[in-house]
Amino acid sequence: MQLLRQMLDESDWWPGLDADQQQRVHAAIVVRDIDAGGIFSARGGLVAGWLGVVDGLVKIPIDAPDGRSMTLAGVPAGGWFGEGSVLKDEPRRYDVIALRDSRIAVMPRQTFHWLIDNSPGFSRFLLVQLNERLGHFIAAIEHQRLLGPEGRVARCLAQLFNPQLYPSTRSRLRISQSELGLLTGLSRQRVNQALGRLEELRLLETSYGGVTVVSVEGLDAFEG
DNA sequence: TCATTAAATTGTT
DNA sequence: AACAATTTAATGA
Repeated sequence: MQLLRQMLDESDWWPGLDADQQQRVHAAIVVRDIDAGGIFSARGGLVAGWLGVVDGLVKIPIDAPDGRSMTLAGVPAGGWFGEGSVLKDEPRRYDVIALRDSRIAVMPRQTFHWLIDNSPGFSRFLLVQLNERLGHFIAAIEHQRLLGPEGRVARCLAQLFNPQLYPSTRSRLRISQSELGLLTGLSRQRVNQALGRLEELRLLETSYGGVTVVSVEGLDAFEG
């Protein structure tokens, strides 16, 4: 996935817009390229709009008072996020960091609200997305302390494959083990071991530069 | 198209 | 954290 147009075509809410709406939205969106490790929008900065990952992979971390860093979410290509900050019309509370060279689409807040007012399908999409995200964070809190390394890797992958949030993610996800480490807060070596164990359980298959999910359900239900 | 080289990623200690 | 092995990407003949 490289082009904005392609990403829009794969977004669930896009086909529901008429030609004029599509043209207007497409023209309003600005695309920015971010180098690996780069910060897209600093915490407290102005919210430019709703953000979509055209290409690459980003994470949304939060710093704890004791200095440790924890990842709230990882967003693969095809995913839209940041609707919470746009809806509340407040400064974004979290940094957005590119895990590898990424291309971010910015839908201006004005356009975002215009879509809510003019497209029932878009509003419906937002409701579903917000609901999915709520479940995501509840699960994250629930599992943070309960799961071991294997479990955290499993959940992380299951989240990246959430078809509701990220519909265009295919069974094979391009993500290196070190990137998974950044998402889960584990060392690359530990991720490597965890992946090996999950592969033994036939929940996924590892390959160079990525993993192929065999059973999303199995990963999501993994406990240990 | 093929061979060579560099870079990225993985597996292991 | 460091190292070697493997895979991919890039380059040029």
